[in-house]
Amino acid sequence: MSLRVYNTLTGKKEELVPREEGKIGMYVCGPTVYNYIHIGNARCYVSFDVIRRYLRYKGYKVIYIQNITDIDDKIINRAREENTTAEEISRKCTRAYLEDMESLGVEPIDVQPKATGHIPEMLGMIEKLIQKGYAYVVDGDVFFEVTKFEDYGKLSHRTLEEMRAGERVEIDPRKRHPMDFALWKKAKPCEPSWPSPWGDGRPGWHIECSAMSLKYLGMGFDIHAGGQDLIFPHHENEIAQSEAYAGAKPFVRYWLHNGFLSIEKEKMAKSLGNVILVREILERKYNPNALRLLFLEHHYRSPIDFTLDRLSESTEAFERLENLLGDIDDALEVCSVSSTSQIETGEDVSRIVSETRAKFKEAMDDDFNTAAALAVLFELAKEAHILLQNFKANPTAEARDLLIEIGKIFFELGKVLGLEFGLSIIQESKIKLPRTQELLKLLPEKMVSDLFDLYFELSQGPDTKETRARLKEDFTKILNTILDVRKRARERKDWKTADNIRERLNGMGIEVRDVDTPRGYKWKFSFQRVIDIYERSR
RNA sequence: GGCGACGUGGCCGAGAGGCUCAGGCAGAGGUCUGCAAAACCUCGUACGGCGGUUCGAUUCCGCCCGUCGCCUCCA
Repeated sequence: MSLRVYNTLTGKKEELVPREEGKIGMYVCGPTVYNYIHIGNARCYVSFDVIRRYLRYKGYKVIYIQNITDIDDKIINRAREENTTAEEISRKCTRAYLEDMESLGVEPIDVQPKATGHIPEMLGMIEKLIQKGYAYVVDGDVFFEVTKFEDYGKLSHRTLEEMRAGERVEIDPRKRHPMDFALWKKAKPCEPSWPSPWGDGRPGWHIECSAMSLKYLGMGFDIHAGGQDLIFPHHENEIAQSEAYAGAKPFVRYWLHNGFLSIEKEKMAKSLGNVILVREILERKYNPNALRLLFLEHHYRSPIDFTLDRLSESTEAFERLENLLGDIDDALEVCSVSSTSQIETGEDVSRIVSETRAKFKEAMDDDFNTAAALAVLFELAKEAHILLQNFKANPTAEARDLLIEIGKIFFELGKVLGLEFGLSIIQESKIKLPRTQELLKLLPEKMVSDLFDLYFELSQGPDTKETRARLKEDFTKILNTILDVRKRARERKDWKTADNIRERLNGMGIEVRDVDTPRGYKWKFSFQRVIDIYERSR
């Protein structure tokens, strides 16, 4: 089955044929590091992260590059506002950006070039463009002359005439054509600058991506991606300068652009004050997987209208998938299979697994239809729960193997989507085991102290002080202790105490399920509840 | 003004000329359970309007209405 992708350049879905068989070079426009990244950025980075993961899953050797724009007006302005240097701002923001990417489960980028590290390459390109007559120098600035490049407009599907129709910006009179764009900007006083043959200055925005993508991937590389807003002028200009420079085409084989994200039906903009940062989402205790799921429930080219309610819905949906894996684990631990049943590679195993995989691929091969791919997972989840019930009633080796296989394929396909399911023994030591520790760090202080209060109210033993010190280090232990108290209460049918404990834990965002497992009572930290509590306390 | 996208059941959202059905969230009833939770079962006669093509269109074409994006920095 061949992979088809929508190419902005042609406006059609096309079969993806790499420049070099089995290898894909991919360049995604990265952030200008002047602030924390917002969820619109995140949508873009997550979308292309999944595309990269899927390409690798398909067996392609992918080189994934994402630049960091660390010199720009916005950075300079920010530095001025904060009375610091542009370097300082970009360093801080770059670090924050990398942290956010990791939180979102975006795999590390293979090459992460910075604009300021590639000034010589850019100067080289600009010089050649001047030599070839595509660019001209005016008073320390260098402009690209769009009328010299006959394909100008081919990406955004507009002619120069059409573009002029919508002019609403004052035109620099030194430009030969209003659409000419800066390759090099003359330095203003007190701005970071680099020496050049045309005087001190700094690069224009578009040239960095051309210089860096050509350096690391070379002319005619496979995929160049970014937000839809970059189609014009950024990517259009990249094509112009790169193809003019190289005297060849195409610069890029496939152009991919993700749809925009709005907030409550409004464009996310600083002027509207509705920018939501990735950090804010994480600080508000939402599960990063839920945000990822929210993105993936939409096709990457479609717009998304973001609201916190939708994020909560995605949280529920994610937990639905995660519950299955936890339930499988528990069942595998609890139910012992009679040793007489033999292990068979039953037809069912291969059928369910291979059908799921095939449907998933079919969806993803169609321009990365993650929404349809997710439906495959949800369908499997339903089927698996039914099998699970049967297994509990009649634990055969065959059923066990099937459940293990289903668990594995969940991890396999979940990984392609970058979804990280919590705890499971199915993959043994390969996956991070309890996510619990991580989650605990996110618990608001007050909740933790509430938990302690509850604990101390329940336990009046003489060793309280000592216990306190010890337990503070291990939230899980306390919780298990509380759950143990509850368990004993339930055993003597003291429903009042049992229910009281459960309700109070619920009030802290801890959901308790009366399912016996070898590890004790089952409990789950519920993001949703925490959010509710958090909202109420504000 | 120019270019373009979109309009699917309470909400979100895939999708295809007719085939039984996307999927998720929410809601109702039921099964299980001390009660919950989780899970499962059942429940919605959806495709903006008007024409056209067709044996048949929500899916193709045209027009209209509506929403949004780009044309300026923006993922």
